[in-house]
Amino acid sequence: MPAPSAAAPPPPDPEEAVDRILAETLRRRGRRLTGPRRTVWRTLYTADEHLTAGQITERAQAADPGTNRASVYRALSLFSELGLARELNLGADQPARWETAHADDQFHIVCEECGRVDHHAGRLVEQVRSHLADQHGFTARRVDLHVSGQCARCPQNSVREPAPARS
Amino acid sequence: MPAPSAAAPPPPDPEEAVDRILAETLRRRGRRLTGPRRTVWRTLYTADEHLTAGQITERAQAADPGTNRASVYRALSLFSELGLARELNLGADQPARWETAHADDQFHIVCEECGRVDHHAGRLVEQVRSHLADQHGFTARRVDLHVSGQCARCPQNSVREPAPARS
DNA sequence: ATGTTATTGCGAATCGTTCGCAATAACAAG
DNA sequence: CTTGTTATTGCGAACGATTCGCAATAACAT
Repeated sequence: MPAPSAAAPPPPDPEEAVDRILAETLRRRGRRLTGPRRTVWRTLYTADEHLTAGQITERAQAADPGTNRASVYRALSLFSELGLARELNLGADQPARWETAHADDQFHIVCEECGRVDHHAGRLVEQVRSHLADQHGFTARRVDLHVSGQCARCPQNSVREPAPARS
Repeated sequence: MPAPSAAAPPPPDPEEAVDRILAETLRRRGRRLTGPRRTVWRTLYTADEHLTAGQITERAQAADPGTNRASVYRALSLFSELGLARELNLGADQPARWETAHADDQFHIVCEECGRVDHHAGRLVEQVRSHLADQHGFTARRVDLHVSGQCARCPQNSVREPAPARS
C-alpha cells in the first residue's frame, strides 16, 4: 500500500519543495512556469559546485534532451532578475558561473591548484557596506569578494621552492 | 641653446620615467622593447580611468596609427605577466578593464548610475588575507573586492521612490 | 475548449579575445 | 655598422561565450 488514499498529509517531498520555490516566484511575478525553466532550476539547485552556462546546458540536456542552449541562458538571466540565482565572475579567462541565490555576505575562495571554489561567510561584507555608507555615502548594492590562492589541502608545489643547492 | 652639449645631468623628464619602468622590466626579463609595447604602456599609464582593451586600442592608434589590436592584447597580457598591469572584471556583461599595477589592498567601487569607477584603499584586504591564512591555511595570492551601487553624488533616481500621491 | 501572448527552438549574428603564420625589427655579437 | 638570430608584429581568420530575430509552440486566464 504505497499511498493511503485517505486523509494523509502530503509527504514533504524535497524535490517538490525545490520546484515550489520556482513556481511561486514565477507566478508572483507574472511569468510562466515552463519545462526548460524547471529543468534549469533543478540543475542549478542540485549542483554540487558553481556551474558555467555550458555545463548547465549539458546537465539540463542529460535530464531533458532537447533543452536548448538559448533557453538555458534566458532562464538563467531571468532567475538572476528574480533574485533566484546569481552570476559569478571568477576570473577573466573563464566563463561566468552560476549559483542559487544566497545572502551576499559570503565570498568566494578559489584554489588555483585544485580549482576548488568555496563559499565563506563572514561579517566582512557587512563591514564594507557600512563603511562605505557611513564614510562615503555610497550605497552598496552588491559586494563581490573574490580571493584566489592556495588552499590548505594543496601542497605548495609552485610557491617558495627551496633554494637550489649551491656547490 | 636647447641642450648644452657639456656635462649636463639629464633633466628628470617624467615621460622618460614612465618609459624607463617598462624598458627596465622588459630588459630584466629578457623581453624586447618595441613600439607597440611602448605605445600601449603610455596609454595605460596616462589613462584617467580603467580602460577596456578596445579603448586602449583606440587611444593607442590615435597616438600611433597602425597599432594593431592583437598587439595591444599581447602587450596587455605580457604586462600582466610581468606585474606591470592588472586585468579587472567589473561585471559579467562588460569587457575586461585594465590598470597599471598597484598594491592590491585597494578595491573597486562602481557606481551603477554614473559608471564612475573609484579605487579605495583600506586595511580590509589585508584583514581578509590574514584571516584566511590564520584560520584556514589559505594562502591568498590575489584578492578582488568589487562593490557596485550608488555613489554619493548620484541622486537616488531608482531607489526608494516616494510613495505615489494617493487621491 | 479557446484565445492571448509569453516562451521556445533554431540558426545566424555579435562581441571580445586569441591564433597561425609570413614579414619585420630588436638586440647581441662581431 | 653590418649581420644573424629569433622575438615580435600585423593581418585576417578562428574561437567561445552569449545574444538575437523570428516563426512555431505551449501556458495560463477565461
